[in-house]
This record gives sequence, structure tokens and C-alpha cells, in this order.
Amino acid sequence: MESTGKRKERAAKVLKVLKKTYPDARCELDFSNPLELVIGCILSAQCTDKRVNSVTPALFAKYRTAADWAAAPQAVLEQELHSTGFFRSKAKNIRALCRLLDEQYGGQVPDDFDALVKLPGIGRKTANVLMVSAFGKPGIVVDTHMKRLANRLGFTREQNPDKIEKELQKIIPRKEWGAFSHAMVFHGRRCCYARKPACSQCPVREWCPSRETDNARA
DNA sequence: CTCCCGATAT
DNA sequence: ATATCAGGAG
Repeated sequence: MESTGKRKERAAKVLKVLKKTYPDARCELDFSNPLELVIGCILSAQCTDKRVNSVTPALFAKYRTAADWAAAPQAVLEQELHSTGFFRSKAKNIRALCRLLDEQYGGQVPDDFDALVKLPGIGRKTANVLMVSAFGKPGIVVDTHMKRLANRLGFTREQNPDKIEKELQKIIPRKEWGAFSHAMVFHGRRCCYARKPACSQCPVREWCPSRETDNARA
């Protein structure tokens, strides 16, 4: 593994190119307030954003406040979330979370990372998405794409998301955390695919240590 | 580490 | 048939 300094340098070049390649990189979940983004994040576990966005319009029209969600019967919510998978857990988590938000936070989603990760159904990934996309604060979002790309690009060798986040925080300037998160996820979705990455068309190919060592890549 | 879980791409 | 999708809890 190269030095932290070298990784910082390479990460800066990669980020610069990715920002230029995906100037409109952003959260692709549809939402219009922090509560809707929390719900979208919970539904997005092991599910595509596209499918989440196909389900949320009807939900957001029906449930407008944390109290609305908390009052929804488990069976009804399960049916409404069914197509996103993990429907029992997701329905249960949403109800527990919204009940707590309603009772302890006046129905508002706290804009504080430490408060967010203590809430049921919210881990570091979702808390960071909220910090970046709902509250405009710094955060590195380590989802399945970030995990895969950070390893392929040689920014870390860790597999544990919490450790990956910690390592990335050391090589990316805090001010760029949000942009870095969006840029990496966009690149993962549009080029550096899990199964068959499009290395031949990759704009950061020259800084990627994985580009030729994996024969499975086209 | 395992479990939760439907929909889609390969 | 199997891998993968903006994960979190036990």
C-alpha cells in the first residue's frame, strides 16, 4: 500500500476528473424534505434508487409527517413497501423511527450526525447521506459503490464500511467529502460497475491500480 | 458473521 | 442459476 501522501495526491486527481465528468452528481433518491430522504434511504437498502423512486411518490402523498408514518399499521406498510425487499424490517424500522422522531424530536429529523446514528434503522451510511444531501454538511457516504471503488482505486484495503470511511476521511479534505461521495457513487453507477467495469471508457483509468490486474474487465 | 428479501441484469 | 442493488441489526 502506498503512503498516505501518495494516496492523497492520487485521490485529488481522481476527484478532480470525476467532478468534471459528472458535474451534476447528486443524491438520486427523490425527496423534498429530510423526512422523505430518511424514508428513501431506509427503502434503498439492497434495492435500486430507481425502484425506490417508483414507490415513494404514493407513500409521500399518503404519509406527510412522522406521526403519519408512526400511525400506519405494520401490515399495511409492509404491503406498500413490498417491492423494495426486506419489507418486514423496513416497515418495522420506519414505524419505530418515526414514532421516536414524533415523540422526542417534535417530528423533525435532527441535523446532527451523532443524534442520527443513534436512531433505529439509521446507520453511518444513511446518517452521512442526510448530512450531505439534506443538511449540506460534510460526510463520506460508504455504500456498496464507495466500498467497491475505494478498493479498486487503491484508496483503502479495508472491507469494513466504518474503517473505509475513517481512511477516506484522512485522504480527502473535509470540504470535499460530500462532492467526493456523490462523484464516486455516480462513477460506480455509470462506469465502474460491480460485475463488468467499463475500464476502457473510464476517465480515471490512468490512476487506477486495478485497471489491468483484473482479466475479467473489458 | 448471519439474517432480512424483491426485482433486475448477466 | 447467480450476482447485485446508495444497509442495518442481532
